[in-house]
Amino acid sequence: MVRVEREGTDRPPAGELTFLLGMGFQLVVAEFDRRVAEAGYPGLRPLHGMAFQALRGPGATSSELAERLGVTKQAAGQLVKELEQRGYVARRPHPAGGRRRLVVLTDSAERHLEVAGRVIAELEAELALRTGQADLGVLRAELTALVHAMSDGSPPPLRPVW
Amino acid sequence: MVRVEREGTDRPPAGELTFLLGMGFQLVVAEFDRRVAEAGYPGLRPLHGMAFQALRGPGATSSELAERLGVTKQAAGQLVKELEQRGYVARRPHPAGGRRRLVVLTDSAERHLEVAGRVIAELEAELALRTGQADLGVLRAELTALVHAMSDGSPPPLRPVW
DNA sequence: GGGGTGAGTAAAGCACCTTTACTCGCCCCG
DNA sequence: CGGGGCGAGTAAAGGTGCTTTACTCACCCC
Repeated sequence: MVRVEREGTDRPPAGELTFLLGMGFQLVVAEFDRRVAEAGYPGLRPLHGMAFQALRGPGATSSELAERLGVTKQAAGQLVKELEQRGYVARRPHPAGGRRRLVVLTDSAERHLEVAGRVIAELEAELALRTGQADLGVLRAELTALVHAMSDGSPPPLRPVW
Repeated sequence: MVRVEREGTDRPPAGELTFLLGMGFQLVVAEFDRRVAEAGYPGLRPLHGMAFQALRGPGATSSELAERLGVTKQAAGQLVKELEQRGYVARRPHPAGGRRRLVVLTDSAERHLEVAGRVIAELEAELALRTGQADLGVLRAELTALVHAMSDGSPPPLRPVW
């Protein structure tokens, strides 16, 4: 990592793309998590939200969830057990049989998805205002190009970073 | 979190700013770490590079390092002990006396900083090419505005995210 | 010279994940 | 129709990296 030359009144590195990405992501995620917790979901971390996303619609088996989250199936199974105890998912017999169990979202989890969606939309709208952009379309487009350039093909599962 | 409407051949969410930030950061950091390891520094995680950054120049005490990294002083002390054993930092008596010990970088760490700086510059140059941008100035500017809008004042320490 | 302050250290605890090793339902081929 | 084996799921132990709690000790300062 390299510290770039100072420019004007810039205090910290503040020119390094990698640092900027990290700080931006961290700030946005932290604020998102804070607001979701405040809206009635304390103790639900972003990873839980990712799991809800992965289980939307028809649901999935624990192993499918593991693959989508990029963790081992044991970790996914533990996550499912915890979410089941808290009433966010239910396990039903899988139509394909075998040892499979289908994990589906409860209404409670669906409500959380709605709240989280509203929170993140509000947050991004505020950011658009504060940065003076009409929307954040330019940033989105640039980031999309970046992600596409680095992962050409399928984007990676979103996991905790270092 | 909300899944956005499909557009063309887009497969995943791919419109959510938060997701894009996370994926971008994760991809860049992972590739950076991979290349640095390949360049002769296996087992040095990005956090170690952050510590080197924080210790550049006059060095710092363990407690100062802890504050800059956003961890407890115990965690920083443990990190220093590990880096000392591996020859990347040295501990010298602190001019201000007291129980303080000044942690400074060795030549080995300075060389790592040079390598890491070169690696990240190359990586960003390749990204600029692949995304078709002359440089990534637009993205940098947008991200700088975003970070500034969310942290007005001092940027946060860069820590593992969720 | 005795208490306060703050750096550093030690030990235990904890969150979260992986690795290793198994159980067991079903397919399928002989 | 029976047994091998594939793959989902589970169980238990291990490991990493951090925090919390609790202390030691050097110096300042009245």
